[in-house]
Amino acid sequence: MIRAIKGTRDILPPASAVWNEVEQAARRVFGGFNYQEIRTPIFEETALFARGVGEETDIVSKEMYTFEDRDGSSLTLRPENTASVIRAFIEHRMDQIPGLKKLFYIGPMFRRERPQKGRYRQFSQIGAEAIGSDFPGVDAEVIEMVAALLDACGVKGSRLLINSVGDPESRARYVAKLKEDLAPHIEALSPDSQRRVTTNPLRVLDSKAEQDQPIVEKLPSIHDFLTDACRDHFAAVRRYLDDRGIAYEVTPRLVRGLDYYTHTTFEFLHGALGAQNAICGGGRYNGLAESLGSKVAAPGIGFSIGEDRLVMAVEEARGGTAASVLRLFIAPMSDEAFRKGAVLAGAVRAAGASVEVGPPAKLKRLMELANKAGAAYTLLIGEDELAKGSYVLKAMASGEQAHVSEAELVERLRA
RNA sequence: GUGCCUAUAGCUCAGUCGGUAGAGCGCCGGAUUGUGGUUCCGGAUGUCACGGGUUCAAAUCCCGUUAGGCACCCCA
Repeated sequence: MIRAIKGTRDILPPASAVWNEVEQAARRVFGGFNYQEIRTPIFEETALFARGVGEETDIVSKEMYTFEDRDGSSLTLRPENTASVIRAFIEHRMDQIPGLKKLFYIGPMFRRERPQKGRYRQFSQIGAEAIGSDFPGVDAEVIEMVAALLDACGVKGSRLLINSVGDPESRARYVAKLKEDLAPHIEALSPDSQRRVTTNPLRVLDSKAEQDQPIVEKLPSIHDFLTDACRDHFAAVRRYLDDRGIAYEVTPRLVRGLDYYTHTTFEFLHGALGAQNAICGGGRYNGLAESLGSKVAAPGIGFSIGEDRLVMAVEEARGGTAASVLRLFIAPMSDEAFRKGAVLAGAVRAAGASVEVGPPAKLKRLMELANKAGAAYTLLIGEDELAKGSYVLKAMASGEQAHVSEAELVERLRA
């Protein structure tokens, strides 16, 4: 038997309805913030991600689906979408369009990791990018938009973590200091953290290893290394969040895995997602466009929501799946009745209701089908009904029946 | 890449000391010739993941493989 590839999965009904609701909510909420959709290809030149995300990141160094095209060029299934959006921004000279460019996307991403709860090799992200401003008010609005979407989806109890990782110079000084402070304790660190000291010292900060905690606690905060400008930016973001009544936790140890982040970084956490509890991650990336070859500065900020995880949180919040949406099942007792039923179905659908027309069959069988389909109403069409042009409409929950004409039928089922 | 757990009907699972396959739900038919759900009666399901070993005998014990899950790493 051929099965879905490891780390991929089929989204079947009724779960697929939840995905649609989440995506519709995103389009509605983002539209309210004046964001417009961008659709970029799901594969790109490998160099885009290597340069954009960072050669040394785990994503690029070991998680990408990279393959050689027939002409020998190296292509990669996108592991994230920010680099692609910035590429499109540069390619189409969107800097020439007046104002702040506010773009959102919904689509699949690919990373070759070991699957676990909330993590898949093909997963979907809902994200947005605001490009063309380094005004901290944009940072706050972007974060507000995520909070608004979670709210629209009925997801309660998420936590917002924010931090500033400063500009590249501040961060370089901080990383150097971390290496210096960690060097004497290298033997006492966990094996993972020993490796991090050389690969990515910032990662030591959020180590889960018990033995690392005494050492981590004594490390300086990145906030001590921020320039005045960085500090001002971060203070402004917090002030603008306060204005909006958005609760947050300043977390100096919050570091993000992608190289391009500057200044603001943030994360939304949610319980009941398993160990992978981050439902959204984001941050500012003022230098990304230039590192991808833009001749003009294009400071931006964005986020991506793990749609798989958001759907999990929504399902958890509801505690169940949605009920059937079928309004009417038409039960024809003959071929002639079936032909009439199909015509009636068209009229009811035009009024906005969902209709299923059963095959010609015995009434008992049709009633069983109507019940299994979860129909709110069933319309009986037999010899008598055809002769009179008056049909039996039965409300399935109460069992009540009434004789209705075509016009009455349409009116009673109008959505 | 590393560790732990799991694999029996469409689904959720039971299967004792090794003795040759079970339940609930679902599905199909009937009780009911134009009335579903509830109830009652009847029925169909299976390479016990795959391969090997031990044994008179393996779903059960042992080894290997594959697949899945969870956790680490990392991240959404």
